[in-house]
Amino acid sequence: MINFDLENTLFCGQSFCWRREDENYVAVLNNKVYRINNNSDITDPYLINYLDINFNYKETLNTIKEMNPVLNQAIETCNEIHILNQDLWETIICFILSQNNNIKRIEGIYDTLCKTYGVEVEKGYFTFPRPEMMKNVSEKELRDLKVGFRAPYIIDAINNSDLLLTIDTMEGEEADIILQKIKGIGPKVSACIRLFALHDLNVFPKDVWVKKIMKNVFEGSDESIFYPYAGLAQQYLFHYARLGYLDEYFKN
DNA sequence: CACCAGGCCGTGC
DNA sequence: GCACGGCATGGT
Repeated sequence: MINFDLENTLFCGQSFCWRREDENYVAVLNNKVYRINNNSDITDPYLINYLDINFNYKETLNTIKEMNPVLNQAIETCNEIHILNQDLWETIICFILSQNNNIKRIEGIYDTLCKTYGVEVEKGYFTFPRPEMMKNVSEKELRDLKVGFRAPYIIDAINNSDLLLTIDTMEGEEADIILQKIKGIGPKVSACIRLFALHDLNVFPKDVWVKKIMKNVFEGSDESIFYPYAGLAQQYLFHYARLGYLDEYFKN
């Protein structure tokens, strides 16, 4: 049995690989097709790590609830959201794709990349392509797949994939330095990669939603009010706002 | 038609 | 250092 909020965890904007299929959630991870639902027993070691099963979210959430009433409401409404341990390369490409884009279209491009360059591990189910599988891809080819102006950014990431994948053991801002050498990776994309792949729960990605939240709800304070779990707090606020619960604050 | 979406780059000051 | 326009595409 799943004892946290699987729906909100998989569809709060941190990952782009999960789809609904009958009563299951489905994704291709670790070269396998995973199908899970709220009644699943998670015993697969990859999934235990991916879903961050062993971290004590209940205690942590009880702590950060005290920080602020709006954050408290977000946690009460969204229940227990886990920050996933996602594949580094996949996360890099997905969040390069995310810039000036929307989640539905990011998911569409994700599927296209898998279908075009990935490996079919089960009929109709493709892996997300490793950098080696995209070594000879041209910018025009990517533009034909509708990635738009992000095409050269992806090429740059592919060409520097050896360097990029060395950051998986790095602490904090070291990783930022390397990541932001890539064209198309700035502070926000870099923060998402650190939060969703390197699991730094204190980094605070500032997208258009979070900027709006900080300005209108927290009246210009910065993320230090959520330390040392700013990233986790951020994910609740982002999702809560996108669900429409903060609309009254945004009426100006 | 306009404006927006999990931004960033290049240019100009 | 900061402000600004441009950027591909699809949705509202």
